[in-house]
Amino acid sequence: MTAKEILQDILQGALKKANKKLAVSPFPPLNFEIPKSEAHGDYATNIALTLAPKLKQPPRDIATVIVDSIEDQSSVIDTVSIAGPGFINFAFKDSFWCGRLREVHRMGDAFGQINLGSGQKTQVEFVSANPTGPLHIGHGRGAVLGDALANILRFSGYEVSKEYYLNDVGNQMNTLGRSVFYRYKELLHQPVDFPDDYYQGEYIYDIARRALALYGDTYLNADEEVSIPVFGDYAQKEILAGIKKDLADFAIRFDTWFREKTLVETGIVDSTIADLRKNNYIYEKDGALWFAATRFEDEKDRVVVRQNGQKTYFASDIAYHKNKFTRGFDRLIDIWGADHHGYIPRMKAMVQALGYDPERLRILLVQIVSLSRDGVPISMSTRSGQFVSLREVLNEVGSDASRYFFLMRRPDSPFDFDLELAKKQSDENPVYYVQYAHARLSSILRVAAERGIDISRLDTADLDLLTNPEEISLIRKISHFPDVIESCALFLEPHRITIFLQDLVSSFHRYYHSGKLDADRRVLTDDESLSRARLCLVESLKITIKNSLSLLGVSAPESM
RNA sequence: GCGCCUGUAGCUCAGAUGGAUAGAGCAGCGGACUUCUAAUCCGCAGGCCCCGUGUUCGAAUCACGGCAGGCGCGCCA
Repeated sequence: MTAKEILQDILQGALKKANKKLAVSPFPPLNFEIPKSEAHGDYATNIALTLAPKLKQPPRDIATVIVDSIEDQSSVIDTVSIAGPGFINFAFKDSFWCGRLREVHRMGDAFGQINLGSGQKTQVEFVSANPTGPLHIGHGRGAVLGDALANILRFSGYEVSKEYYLNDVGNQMNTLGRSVFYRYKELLHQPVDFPDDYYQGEYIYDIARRALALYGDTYLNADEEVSIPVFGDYAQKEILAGIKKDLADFAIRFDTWFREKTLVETGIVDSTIADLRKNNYIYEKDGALWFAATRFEDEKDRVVVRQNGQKTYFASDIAYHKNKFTRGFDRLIDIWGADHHGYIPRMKAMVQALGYDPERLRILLVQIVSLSRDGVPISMSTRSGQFVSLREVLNEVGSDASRYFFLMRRPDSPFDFDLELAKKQSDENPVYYVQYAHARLSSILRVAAERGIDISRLDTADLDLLTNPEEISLIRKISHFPDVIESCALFLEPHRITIFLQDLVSSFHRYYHSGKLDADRRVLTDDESLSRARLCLVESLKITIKNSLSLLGVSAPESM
């Protein structure tokens, strides 16, 4: 039970009792917020304010009735006050907070876990970049968001699966094969006319060189019908290996790599189309097959099979999402680049046509990352081959810093990533601020052990010795961690963790520094029981930071 | 033209489903370590929350109308 839940229980009881007088039905939901100012207590509720219009009574009067009904049986509340227009502010006793600290310490790696999801099966599909070229920086943002979000949901009690959808069929695979084959011919000094709509990137030459080393000139004069697929398959394999390597170095692992090919080959795409056709959601017009998206919220009907008989990617998407549901996922989260936002209505329509509640599919858009170097914008396009790869960013900036950088921002907000700036500021990157705190905490524990203090069972320390306001304030902040996780999971916004971390860590650095000015305020003092109590706080801080960073996929170093 | 996203300090961005005095980092200026890590801390300065109207006890947050930037609007992916 979190501190907030404990308070919720107490207040629910009070509201039930108070409602005998107030007689409100239905009762509005009870919300707690953490006040900006600590002077306003630990938690506050505006319940009296929301009730006022219904009851046509002054909010402060209603608040009084509620407050009078509060029964604090286990005696954890220090003060309850009615403030401002009618807020009810609560503050727990210091002894309560000290008890929470013991809880935190005992929970360790599990601290922060909640049961919001109660085992609901959720799939997060992200990155899903086409295997036609290396990942670029924009993929990186989606990758980090999806990974962190999946971690958070798992921590919140959902059963989560991370999935990468691989578009390994269709025209682009053919184009890829051609692109590599042409470069291969070029390397063998055959004149080629390399079309503009082939993949232009330098990486195509790299693959062609490796293909040349492997095959020699075997395919130089072979029939293109034979050679193109060979080069296509080879290129795809190479590129996919590169993508996997990039992701691995970015601390991202997928549970499932789902190939579009499996949908096509097992006939699921055809059978899904046939089913929808039976229900008249798909019809024929102008020699093509159309999905009747306008029967839902979309503005146009959408082609699923073209006049030339080729299926569109949307056809596969339908089959793929049906497949996801039949695999038993309660909830699907797709993460896309914002440039695909126009596809959302047809996706929602498709889910409905398949007979599922559209609410079960959430599509999160991550805004485009624009890149610049020394303030000069870099235009990017996979086709033209002009882009900054995720690999380059990883090599220049590093995984921890890049991940944290991405995760500090709301997915909705556009992000201008200046490579030179990111490098230049790498010393001052906020991620080091947080990691440094973790290293500092680790160092204190090391020194304590060196001085012969038993740090193995700090949860048995006499925590009532923690009486400095800064210490209680730190415990309070630590205790908010589960609330932060809850809001991240509810809003699907991992960046809230970085904001929490910044605040928590800043308080710790200040607390630590006060020990430099005043020896009595150091963690390690002459008084061993006091030291052990403070060490319990230190270790709990360390646990909280480590759990946070681990959800973000950022390392928590023992020393720096 | 229509749709989606964004607009908050010089810069990069937070702001808890409408709450109390709008915050942080960077950049700028001035300070702080003999002892647990100075990748740290403290102070100063910096604001028409894009504009307007509305909704109500209360708006950076919600609604409507503008303005500016980004991205979409294919039988491409």
